[in-house]
Amino acid sequence: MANHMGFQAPTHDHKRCVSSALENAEEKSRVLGLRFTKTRRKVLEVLWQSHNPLGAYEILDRLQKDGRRPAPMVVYRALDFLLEAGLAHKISSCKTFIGCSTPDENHEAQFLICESCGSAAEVAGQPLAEALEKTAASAGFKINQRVVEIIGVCPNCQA
Amino acid sequence: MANHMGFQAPTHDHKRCVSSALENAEEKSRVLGLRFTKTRRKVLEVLWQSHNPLGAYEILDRLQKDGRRPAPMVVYRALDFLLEAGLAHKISSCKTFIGCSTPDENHEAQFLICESCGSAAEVAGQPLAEALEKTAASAGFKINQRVVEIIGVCPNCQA
DNA sequence: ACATAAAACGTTATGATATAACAATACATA
DNA sequence: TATGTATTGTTATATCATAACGTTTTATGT
Repeated sequence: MANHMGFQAPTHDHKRCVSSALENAEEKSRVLGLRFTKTRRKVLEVLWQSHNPLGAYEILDRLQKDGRRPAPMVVYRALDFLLEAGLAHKISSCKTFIGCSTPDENHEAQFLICESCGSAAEVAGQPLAEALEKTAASAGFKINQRVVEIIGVCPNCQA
Repeated sequence: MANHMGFQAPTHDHKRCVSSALENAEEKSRVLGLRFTKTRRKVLEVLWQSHNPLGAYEILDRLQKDGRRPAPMVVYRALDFLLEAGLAHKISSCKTFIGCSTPDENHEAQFLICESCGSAAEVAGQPLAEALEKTAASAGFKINQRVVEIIGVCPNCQA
């Protein structure tokens, strides 16, 4: 599988990321009986143009190059679908969206976000999830959803 | 100290939360040579009307009751100051703001947010911070800032 | 006390993000 | 092919946030 956690080397074969992401999406949709329509596919494609999360209006800009600029609703609706289906994630602190790199697992996303190059990487949730669980438990809190967004400098930009 | 981590019992003496928060803010500003002006104080007071985070325009609504409605800039500027001074925090995923319950420590805030009653509580960052540090380190990532917002049901609402 | 510079404020305008509502179309399936 | 449901297209509008600029307040040196 081409998609995986952590930051990609600048030299990685990005086409494989894209094709594998789209194939995964097709497959997941097929299995779950979801409708992976043209618009939804296009939006996911745009999200996968890079490993940088995009704002909804940036997505619109990029769709435009490929025809007439759709209304914002079009993108937000497609995003709703992708989020719901676990094919993309929202990064709240940046008001951006990114393709999910591990859509086959049923996970909550936790992100490392580089201030320098803008790229973002999903990280393994397990150890974090445990720490969160412990913290919550000690406050008597029942967790439904986690937002974990770590901002800093990625390995590529440190070098 | 009246302010502390975790969810408050519905019966707690909230006036003490407010007065202690405002006193802490005065003191911290004095020590650091910051200007805790009238507007900034009012906004912090409004934030402390409850333990529920408020949107910027909700804050405006509440300031209005106490005179003429200020322009949004007024509130956003005061919030900038309060965030900068560590007297308040932003909760990105809800686009809201909340008074900091432990402004004397130099900490990053991590929140439990109740979907049922809307209240939010800061939680001790140390164990979480360690888990985050570990996760980041293993990806070669240098952390500058953390956004941790756990959504679920608080102990009061479970009962 | 007065001049000066920096910080804060008031105000207007505008940018950026997101959703409501409803008519038209495509799709699944009986 | 009829029917209900999901999706799309479109217009309008709500919500969140900042730019820019002139005025006022405040801290500080003289």
